[in-house]
Amino acid sequence: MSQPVVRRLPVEVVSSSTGAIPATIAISVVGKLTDKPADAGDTKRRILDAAEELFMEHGFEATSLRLITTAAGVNLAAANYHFGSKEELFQAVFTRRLDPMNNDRMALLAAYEAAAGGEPLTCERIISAMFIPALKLARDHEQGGKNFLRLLGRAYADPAPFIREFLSRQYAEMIGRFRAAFGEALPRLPREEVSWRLHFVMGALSYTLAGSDGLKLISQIQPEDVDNDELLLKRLAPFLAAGLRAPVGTAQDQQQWFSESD
Amino acid sequence: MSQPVVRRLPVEVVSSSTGAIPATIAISVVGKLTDKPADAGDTKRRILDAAEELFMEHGFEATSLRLITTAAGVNLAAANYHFGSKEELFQAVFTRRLDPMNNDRMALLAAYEAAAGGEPLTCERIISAMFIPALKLARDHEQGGKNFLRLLGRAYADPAPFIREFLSRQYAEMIGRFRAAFGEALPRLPREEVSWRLHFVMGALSYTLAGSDGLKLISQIQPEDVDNDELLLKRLAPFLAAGLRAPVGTAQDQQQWFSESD
DNA sequence: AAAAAGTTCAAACGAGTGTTTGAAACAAGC
DNA sequence: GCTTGTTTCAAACACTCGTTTGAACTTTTT
Repeated sequence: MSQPVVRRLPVEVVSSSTGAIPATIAISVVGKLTDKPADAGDTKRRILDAAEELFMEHGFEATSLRLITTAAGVNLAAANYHFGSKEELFQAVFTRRLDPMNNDRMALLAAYEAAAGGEPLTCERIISAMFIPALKLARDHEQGGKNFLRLLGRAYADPAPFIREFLSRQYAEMIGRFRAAFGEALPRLPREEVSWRLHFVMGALSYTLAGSDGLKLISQIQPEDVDNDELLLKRLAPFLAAGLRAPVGTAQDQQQWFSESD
Repeated sequence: MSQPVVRRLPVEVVSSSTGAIPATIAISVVGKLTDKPADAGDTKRRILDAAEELFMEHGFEATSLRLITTAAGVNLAAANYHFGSKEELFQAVFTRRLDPMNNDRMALLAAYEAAAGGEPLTCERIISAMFIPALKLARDHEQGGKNFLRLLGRAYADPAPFIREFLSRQYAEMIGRFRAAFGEALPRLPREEVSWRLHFVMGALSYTLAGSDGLKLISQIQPEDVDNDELLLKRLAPFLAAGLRAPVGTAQDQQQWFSESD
């Protein structure tokens, strides 16, 4: 490949201690991930960026370390040197963005609760505390953030045990806080039903963020709306809020629903 | 492994043309999939059964043909001989059960519409036309059916292009029929909104059927309920029906929801 | 009974995998 | 300047992967 065109310049000139971010950074921003080395010292970040995109695109098993390191323009061994193993690299991709996002979610929920002064929050308010940090992530890092949300949605459905256990740990605290909030917002709903509906909400959110391209086309959704995460979540939120407030189906209701006879 | 303990008996004795199913079959029913050869002629079915379970458990990429054929008690080359390639085997696992299920769904919807005699159906009726065939599948083949539903839910989120294109083709007709039905059931809802909400319904259904074990535990759901698909869908259906009937969020609503200020 | 078609088998093929290694290149401390 | 400690590099290691092959076996047809 055309990888090591200019491997390493004599950099004595640039060694001025705390330098303003050098030109190499700008180059690495302009060029796509699949391009040249650019060697700005931040090999770890380059690997994480490439891994984020490629794991999203092909999944964990189908993405090789050679593919990642080539796309990042670094040596193959760098991945194991910096992260230890492929699994640890995968987890590092998540913790980099998932931890801040979930902390944002809990902080926003706490701010809403403080502002409400003891009054229970509305479902819409709680849902927005889950969505806004995701939206922020989707917008902040213009490309990387969106990729990460799609990766996250897909990881939810991944059967690999280490992925499931890892996500469970990452989400445990946040889920607990939001279940409590929904429980107070819906005092007449049995606690068990609250757990189920929170599960449905998380599922719909992650599934929607995963962006199943092909199935969207089938649903006759406008192509220009497919990648508009803000619009997407604004359509999903009313749907979920109404579902959360739905009356619990009685035994007779269910009997009626599921009887095949008219 | 303990695979070929007795490879092939001198079978001249048994060559009595159409033999009653030999004892080896009984063994293969008693023993789990991971057991002995049993060679009952139905190599294809044995491979499909093992593939269904293992694809569900480990995903497409992480499941090797050697794992499948060993579990099925057949020779490695049998997979390629009967199905051509690993991808075609994967698709065969789906078509075996997905085609009948989707046909059942459309037939049930048509029966409901005929019984209603021109009147539009309720959302609950349409949802039950989607759910009942899935429930039937979960119950009919006691183990295989449930495995397949979980496999299906996970395949929805798989990034592999050939899986996405395959599922798009499999679902195209059914989705079209149900979108039309929901459009008539919700005449005041804009058509574009109907498409989105159908997308949400499909997502919630497949995600729920995928059964994300670890995350369920986090949600504090009773362990004995986790594998009860009937109970699960009876909780999901009211949630979705209410979401489908939710009023479309106005611009002001959304502004209010997503403003961080109180 | 002979021939044809269908199926199973052990063995191998070439390619790709995650990971390790030891030397080379670099940066920082004294 | 020399010596640490860190990072990069090409090459290799030990495997596993999906697929193919050609001979042996079974079943069906003639």
